[in-house]
Amino acid sequence: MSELHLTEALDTLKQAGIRITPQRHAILEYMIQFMSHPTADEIYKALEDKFPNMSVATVYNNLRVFKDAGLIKELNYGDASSRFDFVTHDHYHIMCEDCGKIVDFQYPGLDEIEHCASQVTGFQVNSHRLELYGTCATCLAAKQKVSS
Amino acid sequence: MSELHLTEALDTLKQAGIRITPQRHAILEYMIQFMSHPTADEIYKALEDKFPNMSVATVYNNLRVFKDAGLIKELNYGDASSRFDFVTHDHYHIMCEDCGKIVDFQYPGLDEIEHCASQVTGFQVNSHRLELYGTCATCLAAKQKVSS
DNA sequence: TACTATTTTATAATCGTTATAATTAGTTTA
DNA sequence: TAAACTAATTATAACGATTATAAAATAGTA
Repeated sequence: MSELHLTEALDTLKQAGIRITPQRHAILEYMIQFMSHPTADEIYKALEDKFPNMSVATVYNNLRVFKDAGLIKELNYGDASSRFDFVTHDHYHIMCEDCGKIVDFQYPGLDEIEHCASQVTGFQVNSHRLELYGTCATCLAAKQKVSS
Repeated sequence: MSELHLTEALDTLKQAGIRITPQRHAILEYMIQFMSHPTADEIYKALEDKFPNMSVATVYNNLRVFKDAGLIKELNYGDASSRFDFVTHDHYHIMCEDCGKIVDFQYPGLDEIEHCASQVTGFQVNSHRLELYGTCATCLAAKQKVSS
């Protein structure tokens, strides 16, 4: 099924007249395979073996290309660097403030808030972004252990 | 009423044992008076006349102090630098993707989603962040004018 | 296979933010 | 009120993420 995502993604690029280079292929493959939320640098390091000569700029450039093509989303939390998320279906993120882990979850029906905000502010609303913050089960357990 | 906010803010600092310096006073005053969502640099530039010798580091340091004290929130959108928002009551932000304007709006009752996510993910949820994106009325009008 | 525009690479530059160390200034206590 | 202590400010340099640049390489097409 990740194979399918990859094929679709490559197709999207082709449709848009964007060339498929080995680097682009590898970056997409990586993002789809791990479905994590990597930083540009993490991607860069992960592909170091395969592409010893790849430039960081290539990673950044292509992440932007993918973003413009709607294949990935850019997430920026408070910390230094942006994270990137391969777009599959609509979902939100919850992040552990202790260990930084990001978990996906779904919650349908927030279109209502877009409508509401549109009424109040006069904006034409295009999209929204929702993120939750807390402590994951693992870190919770670890804390309890320490304090007891 | 902004006077009251300032008094309260100064009081919070005093309670927390944080010194009230002229620079801190001025930064708070600025944030409360304009109730905009300035970047650190905007604050720095705005207070240049009053404090010709103030360092950028002072602005950053104090924004962090205020943030730790719960007086302000840090917002980071896709663009380069963080914006800061004086905390009054809970509200969300809607941002115009054309001109960058940020407008506040209220929408109560998103605690439900926190609860839901907690169930699904096993996280202890502390907070959430919601932002909307779109086009403000002014930019909408401008667009319509051009295309007609 | 050859062509051409796009992409990659390597490098340097930029920009926001933070660390450092010396100086200055609030606050506390005598 | 003045000395003393500690925290805050300043000036500067460093840092890290990201982007700009120009030359070299390459994907896609005729």
